[in-house]
Amino acid sequence: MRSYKQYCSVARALDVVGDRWNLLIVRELLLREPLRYTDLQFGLPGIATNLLADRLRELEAAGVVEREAAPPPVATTVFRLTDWGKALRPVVTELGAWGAMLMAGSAEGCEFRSHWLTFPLGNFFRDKEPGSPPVTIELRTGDEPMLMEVTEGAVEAHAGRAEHADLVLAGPPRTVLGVLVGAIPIEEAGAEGLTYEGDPEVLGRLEHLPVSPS
Amino acid sequence: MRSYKQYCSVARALDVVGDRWNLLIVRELLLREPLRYTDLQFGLPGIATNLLADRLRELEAAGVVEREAAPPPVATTVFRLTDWGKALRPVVTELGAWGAMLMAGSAEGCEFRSHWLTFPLGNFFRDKEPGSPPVTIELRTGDEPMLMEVTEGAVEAHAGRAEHADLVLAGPPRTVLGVLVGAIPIEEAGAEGLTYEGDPEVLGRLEHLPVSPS
DNA sequence: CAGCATCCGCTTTGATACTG
DNA sequence: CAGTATCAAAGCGGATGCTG
Repeated sequence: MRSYKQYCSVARALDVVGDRWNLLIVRELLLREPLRYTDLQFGLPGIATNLLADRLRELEAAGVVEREAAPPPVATTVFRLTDWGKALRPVVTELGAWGAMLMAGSAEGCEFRSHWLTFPLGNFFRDKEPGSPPVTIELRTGDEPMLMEVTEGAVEAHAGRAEHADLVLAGPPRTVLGVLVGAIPIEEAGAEGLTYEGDPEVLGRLEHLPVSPS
Repeated sequence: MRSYKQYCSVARALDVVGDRWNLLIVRELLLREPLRYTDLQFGLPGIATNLLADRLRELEAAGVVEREAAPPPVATTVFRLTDWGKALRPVVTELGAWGAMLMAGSAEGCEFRSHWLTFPLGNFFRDKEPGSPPVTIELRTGDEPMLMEVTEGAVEAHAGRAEHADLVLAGPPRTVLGVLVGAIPIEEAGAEGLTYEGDPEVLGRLEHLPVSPS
């Protein structure tokens, strides 16, 4: 990207990460460091391969990303964020919070990856009953199952499958998310493709933090 | 901008504000609402006039910006942020914080506007001695004088000139900023174009919050 | 003058094909 | 797996012209 040539920290930040795709590359690395080139491609559907290569070079030159030759037996290059790159987490988090209300719109024609959920699930949910025993919710939507662990006031999300989940939600991403935030009552969600097993009452444990406008 | 077509709140946010210039337009409106078209042009040196018109239309259509016909005697259109647009403040603030360390680089060939300072001055400084009487610092750099009011633990910055400032700093933006953050001792700053009147001791009142890597 | 619209050359992006 | 190479299309920047 051409520099804005403004002596302003916002403009200078955008000189580095304001280019198309750059903040999404950072999102991927924040979620699942370290990543191989092909993992990045999978998490960034729509990016042209030459662009990904260009961007990684630029971000490396700027000191946001590091390239590392992974030792055998893997024997491949992996990409990580530098410390400065990791400091972009609040930027990506705030952008995600601001864009949260856009998730209510249609997901028609959009790609989806399960691991994108770790950001919103971990940041914008709380456990309403910190004293109660932990609860596990398994989400089956997208390319891999995800787990939400509701424990001691907080919510943690990561990829994985549970031995015994208290609730399993399966269906299209928009419906699963709608049920979690309480926008779609679980009894009515069947019409939008949701199926579930387990105890729907555990959804009462989730508190969804307000989204903008704040 | 083309949509990323990803069902992810970060990607959807960037579909709206990820275009070149968009977040800088938001920066201007966060700093000095409401603004006329020509005021925006002045605060966004380098933008092509057709692009500014395009972007304002797009941001208006997306619900980020509002256009208002100002009543006589002004009789012109002014632009504001909607409530949702104002909710971008944390995004711009975090970007500015992340880019802060880039301000140490050369300002050669860069444009500068005094009001851009209100963001960093207000957000990344604190008053070290909340109990002491208020202190006023006048900054003469860029297109208009700015005032820093150091009061009761906080720092406020805005355009203006003081009746009687405790300290007046004049010089190139990079030098003035360097002196404020403590990177350049005020005695050595003369070599970089700084002149001052008043009591340099008041700089001791300023605490500069740490910048990334955090 | 404020607030654009048009035109034009250049750069960036996207899609696909190909390579060590 | 981790990229290059190629090329068409879209976006951007700069200049200029129009309209109330």
